Amino acid sequence: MIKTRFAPSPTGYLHVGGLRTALYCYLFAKKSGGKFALRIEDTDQERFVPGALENLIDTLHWVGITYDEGPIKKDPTDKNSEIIEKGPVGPYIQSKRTAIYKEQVQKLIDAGQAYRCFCTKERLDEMRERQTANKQAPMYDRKCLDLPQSEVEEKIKAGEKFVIRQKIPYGTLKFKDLIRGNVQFDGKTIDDQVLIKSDGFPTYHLANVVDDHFMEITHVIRGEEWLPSTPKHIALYQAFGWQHPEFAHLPLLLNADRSKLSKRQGDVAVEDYIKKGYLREAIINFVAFLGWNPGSGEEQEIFSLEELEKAFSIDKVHKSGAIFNLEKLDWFNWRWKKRLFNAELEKAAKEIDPAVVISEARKEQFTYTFSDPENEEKFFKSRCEKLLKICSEYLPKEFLNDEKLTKALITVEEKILREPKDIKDHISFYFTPQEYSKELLTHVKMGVDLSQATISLKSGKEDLEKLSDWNLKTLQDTLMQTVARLGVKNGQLLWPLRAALSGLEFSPGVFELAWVLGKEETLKRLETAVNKI
RNA sequence: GGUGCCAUCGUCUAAUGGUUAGGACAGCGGGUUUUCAUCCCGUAAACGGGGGUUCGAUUCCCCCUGGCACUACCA
Repeated sequence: MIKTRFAPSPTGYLHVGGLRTALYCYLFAKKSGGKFALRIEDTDQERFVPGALENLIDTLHWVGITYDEGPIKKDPTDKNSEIIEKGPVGPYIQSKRTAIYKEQVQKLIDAGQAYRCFCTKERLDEMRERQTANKQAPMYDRKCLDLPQSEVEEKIKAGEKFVIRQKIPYGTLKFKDLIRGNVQFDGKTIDDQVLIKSDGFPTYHLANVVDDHFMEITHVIRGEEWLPSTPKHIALYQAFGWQHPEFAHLPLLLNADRSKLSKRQGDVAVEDYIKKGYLREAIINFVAFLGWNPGSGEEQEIFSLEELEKAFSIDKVHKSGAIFNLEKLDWFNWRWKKRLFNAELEKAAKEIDPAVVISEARKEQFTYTFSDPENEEKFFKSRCEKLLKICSEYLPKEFLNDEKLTKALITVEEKILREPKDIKDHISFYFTPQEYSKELLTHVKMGVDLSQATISLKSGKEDLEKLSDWNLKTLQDTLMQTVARLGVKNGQLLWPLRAALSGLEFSPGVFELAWVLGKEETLKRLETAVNKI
């Protein structure tokens, strides 16, 4: 039975690199029908951050990565829910396991594989300084390795602080990495690692190895920054007489300058991206493709978590680091927004009318044909409601009471999907006419000067006045007839009308504008424009 | 300094002992019954260098170079 684990230290937030590690661990376990555990590595008392664990659990829950074992919230939907532990080999929080580490490390001491070290920080600092000055690798000089037992006992009795160090064996330490193949280190180049700190807490190295062993982890999948310390872990497994798990060291996530992804150069917390409005699907999809892809010429890039579970394979994971490129994230996000919104519309359409005909007019843009105009009306309403739900919090109250709103939202659907919080900028002109200069009504490239604009505005107004059935289709037909009547290019008529109705350089098209504004307001705005010239 | 890892378009990447080295993002150009956007089409853009092995290397091996990580009583 395969079992992986994600073992973050609770630093306050979930790092996007951590998210990817968690994702790969999750996918690897899922793929093989194994188990996935969450373990909290909180052995550094100085770095305790209140609320960090809760945050971590919430974020993992939000993105949809579930685990079989580890700390969970009794009620995942409740922010303040109590944290309980799930699984047979807990506790899964290292600070609750200190007795286990002490017991295990004693075995190492008894076997001569670890020793107490009484060296002070000052001595250590001085030693390293000297070594560096002499162009030597800074390493512990094993001063306390062969301290006589009597002296050790004396020092302990005198209350001297000590740490417990691992005695790294001379000789080759090698292992096979699932991603990098055979890797080996010379034991002589590896420092005698501290296993137990003077505060009695274990270091990462000890806790990690002991826990992975007792939690029966079969595959350790973690970031590449751990590669250099893996031989220490191998040595530890050997010292304990345990079989070590398989290792897979993931390529790093990088800043634009190819250094390890860091806070200084942008947002690294998953919650930062949540706050910015990125979808979980997009974040997962993007992060999954940083350092992995399905290969074999597969060109699909949009994958849901379920699809990833099927497609994932650890031997397709890359060796070299990947730059965390926001532009691509934006693209994934956009794709997912459209996909999800379309899925919602489809569901709504089928609920209203099971016989609805849905056809893809162009990529990810569908037309819904209902047999009954009543159904069409219902669908229209439902569509507006969905849009409203996305952006209502960003709308001024007076807009909500205006009957123009539903139509207005439909005309800026794409903008809402893109950036809901900018919605006000896109529709306020419907409610409050914009101030604009008469030059806006002209367009050199389209051949619209002020006199042409006047003709266009007057003619358009004239024809629209006669129109009684005011809808998108009739508006379009009418104005295209006006174009024909005047013998001008589309833009020569349509540009000034659009500008007059919106008062903006960029806006939805004229037909939609007129449709939303209604006959009275449309004619009024055209009149205003004519008078302006 | 030491140890280790890595190396295909600007970025994410595919494929291959013989290919016009493919896709996506970003860029640029054009089109989409008016503008921005969307969408569509097109375009430019890569095998770090040197040795081998081979009939033939981007692909396999070695060296160099470059980049990165680690080098704490942090993880």
